Amino acid sequence: MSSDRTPAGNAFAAFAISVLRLAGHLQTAGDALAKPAGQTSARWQVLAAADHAPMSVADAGRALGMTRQGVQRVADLLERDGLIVYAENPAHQRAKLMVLTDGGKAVLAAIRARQAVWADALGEALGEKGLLQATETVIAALQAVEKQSIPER
Amino acid sequence: MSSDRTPAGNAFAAFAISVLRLAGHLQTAGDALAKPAGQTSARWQVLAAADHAPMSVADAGRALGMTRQGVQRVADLLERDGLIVYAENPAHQRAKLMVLTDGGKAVLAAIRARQAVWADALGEALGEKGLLQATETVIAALQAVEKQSIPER
DNA sequence: CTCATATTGACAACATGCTGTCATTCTGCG
DNA sequence: CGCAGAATGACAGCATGTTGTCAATATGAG
Repeated sequence: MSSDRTPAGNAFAAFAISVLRLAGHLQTAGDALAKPAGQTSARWQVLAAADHAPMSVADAGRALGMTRQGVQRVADLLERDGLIVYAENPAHQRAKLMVLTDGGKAVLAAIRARQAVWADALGEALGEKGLLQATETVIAALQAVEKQSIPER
Repeated sequence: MSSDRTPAGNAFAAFAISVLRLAGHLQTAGDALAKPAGQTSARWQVLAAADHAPMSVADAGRALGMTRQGVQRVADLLERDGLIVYAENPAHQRAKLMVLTDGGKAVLAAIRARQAVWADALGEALGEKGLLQATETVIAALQAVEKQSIPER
């Protein structure tokens, strides 16, 4: 059944499945954290990127590991809702900079406050030490998966 | 910046971010594993569920943590491509059972063979022990996140 | 048995993110 | 300086998965 895999292979497969399931729950939790502010995980991410420093849509895409087209769609919605404005970019005529409005800053602060309460509670429940160790393995897996190219056939 | 969070809260936040990023890469890798067989992660999951035991679309949705509507769309595509058939369900007139065809079984076996090679290589690179430990933390986080309801406001 | 309730599949609308393509704008090499 | 190539935003199309709704079918309490 689960075989013709090595023990280490089985361990990785189980790890991968649990990571995928946890990611689903984290996504749901993120949406729940953003919802009272009328936002979603995707909008929160773009807001946070633009708050960190004014940047173009393509910049944010690279920072978030998304395509610029995906960020563009979300950013246009954020602009429509008055949370960001597209500011002129002295370095590039077409690539306007996303800048948070006061409303956008307030929304982001509200989400961050809720996120802090949530993360603190879960951090306490799970324990800092185990989380740090697990994070190391997750990051190692990230790098290994990136490096491990999958053969065409 | 990253504060008004406790150290454990920061550890959880960093863990969550790395898990979400890894999940993205795992999703991409899963698609790459399924692609030579002309499939995607989503179809692979449904195929595997139906292979485990013939089940209705709603059953598969529960097993996979998805809505039955989402599974339905994928299952209809699998049927169109001849990988599954809807068999009569003696226990329920409307809820037909998904059953793999010979072609579906062959496709699933091909994907699983590729997945085994991939998982073995990553398991070896990362080490069985660390993976087992990290999996424990991930599962603990899964349960904790499920339990930790997010307040409405 | 009967009827309120739950389950199931079908259909529609939407959110998110991807790839592909195009025209416009920058950038850098010669 | 001038032009090839890269970067960017705009637009279209697709895949995945969600919520909401409806009618048909099971199920269970009385």
